[in-house]
Amino acid sequence: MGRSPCCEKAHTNKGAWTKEEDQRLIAYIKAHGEGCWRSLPKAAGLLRCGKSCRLRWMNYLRPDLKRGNFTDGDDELIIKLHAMLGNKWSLIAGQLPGRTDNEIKNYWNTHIKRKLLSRGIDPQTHRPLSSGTGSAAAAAASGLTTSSTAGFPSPSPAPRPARPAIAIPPNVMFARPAPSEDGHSSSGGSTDAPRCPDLNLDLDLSVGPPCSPPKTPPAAASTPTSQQQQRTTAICLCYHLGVRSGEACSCKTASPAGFRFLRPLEEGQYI
DNA sequence: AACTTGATCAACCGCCTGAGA
DNA sequence: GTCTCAGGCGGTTGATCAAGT
Repeated sequence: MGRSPCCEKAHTNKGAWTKEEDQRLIAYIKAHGEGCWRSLPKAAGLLRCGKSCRLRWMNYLRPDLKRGNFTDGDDELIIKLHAMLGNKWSLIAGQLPGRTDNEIKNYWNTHIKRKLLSRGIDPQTHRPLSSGTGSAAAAAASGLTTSSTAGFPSPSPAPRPARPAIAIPPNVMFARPAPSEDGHSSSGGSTDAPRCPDLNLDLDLSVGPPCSPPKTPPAAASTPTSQQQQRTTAICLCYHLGVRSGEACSCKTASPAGFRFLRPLEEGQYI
């Protein structure tokens, strides 16, 4: 049916923001707070799309933003979070105070991808690049990713599904979404089906009860046990899912990474 | 010094979801 | 139940800068 444009494009500026525009935006938000982005540009005297204002504020002007280099610890945290969440940059950014999704996304694409490749790890699957698949490594190194690491079939590409209700059945793993055929993981990776049942991420994530993680032999990597599945289920993301003191979450303490632990939902139970 | 190539990152675009009419 | 709107997200683009030749 088509949609009206978010703003009158004929009368909006595009491209880099000027200092004056920044000052106007900052002054307006300081005075009136965030929100109502659509009407903000006019109210603030900016010839910008509301979306553009929001993006500028969120990604660059917000006072709580942390600028500067990522630490090694940040790197590792991003990698772990990406392994669990896939390209859910906003969720990942939520674990890194002062960082924006855009910044993390860029950092991933420019630094971490290469870092993982240099370690022989596929940045999309977080699994070792098999030595025999030189083409896979080459494709990955060139920015492409492959969909078929050994024993890791990818689902056929599908249009981005509707965002699932946050139901977390006991065996659902918080694993990164499997790559699509073309290797471009998208937000569509957020499926409601259990993902990567055979994926041993070996993330050393702090996981809490009910599991005390047994050291699993490497051979177990592709043959998950129910214990492993239970363990993975224990990773709690409820904080990010907006359930900060929700009934579904019984966790009391946060892990160093900020995770809490989730009681598996009963069948049909939703957060 | 001039040019080319690659890396970085701010910003845009299209799509989706949830709320409200 | 349907439609519209606003906000939000992830993917992609393009301008800019640095390094290399």
